[in-house]
Amino acid sequence: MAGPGSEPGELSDSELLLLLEPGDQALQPGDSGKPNSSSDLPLESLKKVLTEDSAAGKVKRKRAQTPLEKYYLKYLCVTDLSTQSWCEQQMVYGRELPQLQAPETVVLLNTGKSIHLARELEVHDVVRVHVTSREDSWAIKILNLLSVIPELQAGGCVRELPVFGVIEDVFLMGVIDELCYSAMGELELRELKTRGRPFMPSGAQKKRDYFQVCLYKYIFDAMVQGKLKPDVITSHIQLRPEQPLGSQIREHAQKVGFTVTCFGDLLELMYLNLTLSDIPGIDCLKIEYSHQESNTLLGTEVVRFEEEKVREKAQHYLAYWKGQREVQGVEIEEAWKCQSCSYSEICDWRKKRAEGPEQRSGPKKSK
DNA sequence: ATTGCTGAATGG
Repeated sequence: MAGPGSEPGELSDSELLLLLEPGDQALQPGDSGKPNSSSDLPLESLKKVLTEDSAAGKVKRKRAQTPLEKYYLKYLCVTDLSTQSWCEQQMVYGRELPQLQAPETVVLLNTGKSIHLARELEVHDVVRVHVTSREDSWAIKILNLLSVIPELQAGGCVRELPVFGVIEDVFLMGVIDELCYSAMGELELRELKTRGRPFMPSGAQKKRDYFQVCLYKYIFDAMVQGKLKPDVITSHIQLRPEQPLGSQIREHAQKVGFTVTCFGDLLELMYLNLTLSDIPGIDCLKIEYSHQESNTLLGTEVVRFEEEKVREKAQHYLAYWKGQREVQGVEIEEAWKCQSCSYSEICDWRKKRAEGPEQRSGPKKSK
């Protein structure tokens, strides 16, 4: 079928067909209704379209996109980083193909979710507030943060407390499960983890959970130390301080005791309240593991906070997001994790592993 | 960006 004119360095016609095949639904039998326009096209013109497209693509991306850019992310969640410590490759697949998650995992996660919601409702109501801008939705997070300050000062217990901060120039956001003053007067963070089976988790899971709560402390402490200046938020998230807040937001703020008109007002209030209310840093990190079905406590872990190690780990995980290194899957010793992974069948990391190390250490092919 | 971009956490 092919014409003769394939020059060296160009795609041969058979290669071209291979390239076209996967996406070319029109070639499939059964799609018979309309005339098959693409296969009627002369190959030369197809080739032209293809090469022009790829040329345009090359002109467009001068520099490879970082994952942050690729997913249009202005910030990351604390749990993005902690899931990364379980398996970075899985975390990436989870973002790209969330629908591929196994149904039994979804059930497990949803059960955990509803247990957490029930606990949150024990300490406060949840109200719906209409938002009119991106600034409005961030205003809600900040109001939720602001409203817990007096409760904490009164020695109360707060749940689902939002925290924000910057590590390695990346904006992070998270939600602390529970913050309380202990009997000894220490500020204690408690993270509840519910489990499907009635025993304590493996080391790998503990490691992930430890990292999660350490990140919360890192961010929270920086916040009460006044490191979260208003412009840190507006510049990273690209929000306008002069943006007027919607009426429902202003009403809600009034109820919590703050009079505000624009987003910047709220940022100033947040900064002042955090720094002037002399809330201490978190003294103690605890994780409680409980069994979902029987609701029994399986055990409590006290986590040691080592700032330098937390920073190093965060730096490593953030390097992926900033495009400083390629995505990584689990090391061979942790390949058991793949047994419970919804993406093991399609996993590129596993394929690479299966090819064997000698193949990967060969000369690099040009991209 | 052509245009626009996010409840976080949920568990093995």
